[in-house]
Amino acid sequence: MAMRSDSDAAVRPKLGFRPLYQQVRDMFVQRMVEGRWTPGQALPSEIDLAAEVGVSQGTVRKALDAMAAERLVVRRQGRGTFVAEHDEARILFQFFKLVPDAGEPAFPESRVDSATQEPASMADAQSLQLKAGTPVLRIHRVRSLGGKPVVAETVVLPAGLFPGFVDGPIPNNLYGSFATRYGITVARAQERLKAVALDETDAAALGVPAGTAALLIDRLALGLDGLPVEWRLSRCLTADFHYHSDLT
Amino acid sequence: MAMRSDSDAAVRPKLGFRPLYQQVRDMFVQRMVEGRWTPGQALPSEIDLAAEVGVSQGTVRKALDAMAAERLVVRRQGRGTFVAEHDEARILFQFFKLVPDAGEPAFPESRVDSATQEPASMADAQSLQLKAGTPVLRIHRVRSLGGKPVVAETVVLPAGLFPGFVDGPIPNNLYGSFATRYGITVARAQERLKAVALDETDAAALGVPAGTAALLIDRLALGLDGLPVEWRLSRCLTADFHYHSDLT
DNA sequence: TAGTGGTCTAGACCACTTC
DNA sequence: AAGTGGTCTAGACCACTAG
Repeated sequence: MAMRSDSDAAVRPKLGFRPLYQQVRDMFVQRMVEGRWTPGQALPSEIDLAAEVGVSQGTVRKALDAMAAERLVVRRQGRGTFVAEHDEARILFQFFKLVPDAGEPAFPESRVDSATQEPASMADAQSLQLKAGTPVLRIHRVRSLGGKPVVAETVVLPAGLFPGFVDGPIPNNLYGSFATRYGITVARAQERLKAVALDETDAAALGVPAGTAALLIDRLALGLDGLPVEWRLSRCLTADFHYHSDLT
Repeated sequence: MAMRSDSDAAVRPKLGFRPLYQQVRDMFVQRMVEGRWTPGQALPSEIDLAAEVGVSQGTVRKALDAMAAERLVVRRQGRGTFVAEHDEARILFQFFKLVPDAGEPAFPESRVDSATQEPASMADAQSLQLKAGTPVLRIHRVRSLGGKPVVAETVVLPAGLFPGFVDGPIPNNLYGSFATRYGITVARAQERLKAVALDETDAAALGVPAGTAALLIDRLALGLDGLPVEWRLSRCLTADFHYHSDLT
C-alpha cells in the first residue's frame, strides 16, 4: 500500500501534517461507514491489519486504541477487537445519564403516543442542519422507570435517513434499531440542559400538576461522519432521579 | 532503581499485576501530592525521568500520556511537560459547564454573602465523608454572568484542609486558591443535576419570583488522592444559560 | 497450545519551540 | 543549533481466552 513511503507526498504531506495512525483510523472508520465492518463483528488481528495496510503493528495499535477511546470498537485481551454495538448496556452507560437517586441504573420502557412524517419546522431544520420543509419523522413518547412515567420525549429524525421507520412499530432501543435496520451508528451526542416548568400537555402525560419543575434535555446525536442523526427533547421529572455528569 | 528487574517480585508481582507505566504514573502523582512537583512547574524531560526511574523512555511516555488524559499535566511539543494549573481557562473548560445560550463562555464574578465555620451537618458529613460534627467551612455566594445574578451557591469544605480560609477575603477562583495556598489539587468532580423550584431565599438572592424553576447542581470535588475536597450546591437560572454535556 | 491484545524496550526520525 | 515531545518501527515477552 506504500503508506510507509516517505517519497509519497500525497500520503504524508509536510504541511497539514496528519499522523499515519490517524490516517489509518480514518480508513478503518470509513470501513464502518460503508458497512464493511458492522457492529459486533470481529476485526482482523493487529498483525493482519498491519500487513494489509502496510504499516507496523504499533501504528495499527495506536489507531485502534484511538477508536476504542471513541467507543467505536471494543478491545478484549485474548479475544480480539470488535465493532461496538448499540446494545442496552452501552446506551445505558454512554447515552442515558438519568439515574435513580438510590439503586441501579435501568433501561426505561417506552409508550409511543404518536409517530408521523411532516415537513421540518424552522427549529427542526436548524438543529438537524436541514432545509426547512425537508421531511422529518416526529415521535412523541413517554418513558417510564420502575413503572412510573418519568420522561416526556420528542424525537425528530431526518426522514431521508430512515425510510419506513414510522410505518411499523417503534422499537424501544432507537439507536440499536438505527444500526441494525439502517446501518447508521450514533457515535456521540451533545446535550444542553435547562430547568423548565412543565406545560399542561407534558404535565398530563407525566401525571403531575402543570408548572412542575422539570429537567429539559436537548440532545443532538451525531453519526460516524459527524453529521446530525437525531434531535431529541426530553422533559424529565427529577424527584427520584438525577442527571449524572462526570467532570474529568 | 531496579524497576526493570524481573526478579524483583515486589515491583512486578504476577498476581494483582499492575503495569509498569501505571506504577510510574502513581509515583509521579505522589510527587504532586507531596508538593515536590507544583502547578505550573516544568517536569524533567522524558529521557531524564526514564534514566532516574530506571525505565525506558516509552514507559515514561505512557505514564505521562495517562496523566495528560487525566488533565494532571499539560504536554507541549517542543517545550516540555508541565503540572496543570487551576487557572480560569482550565476551570472554565473542565469544571464550569453553565454556558450562555448565545455567545462565549465566561468566568463568573462572585459576591460572598457569608463565610463561616460550623460543625458538619449530617448531609455535610455524608457528602464529604466526615464524622458529623467535624468542623466545616460554609460559604454562601451569588455568582453573576454579564452583570446578572445567575447562580446561588453553597460551598462546604472540611475545615481541617483549609485552615484560616474563611478569615480573609474569599477569592473568586476557589480551586486556584486551594492549589496555591494549600497545595490541594482538585483533580475531578461528580455532578448530580435536578430541576427544582426556588425557595424564597434563593429566589430573592437571584431577583426572581419564588417557585421559579432552577437547575440544581450537586457537585462533589475530589483531590488527587480521590478523597472529597469540596461539596457544592448551585441553584442556576437557565433562562439564558444551559448546562453543557458531551456524550462521547 | 495457539492466538489475541497488552506491555516494555531500543532506536531512528520528525515537528515544534527557543536561543 | 539544541532540546523537547510526537511518530514510527521492530522485536521480545506477558496476560488472557479458547479449543
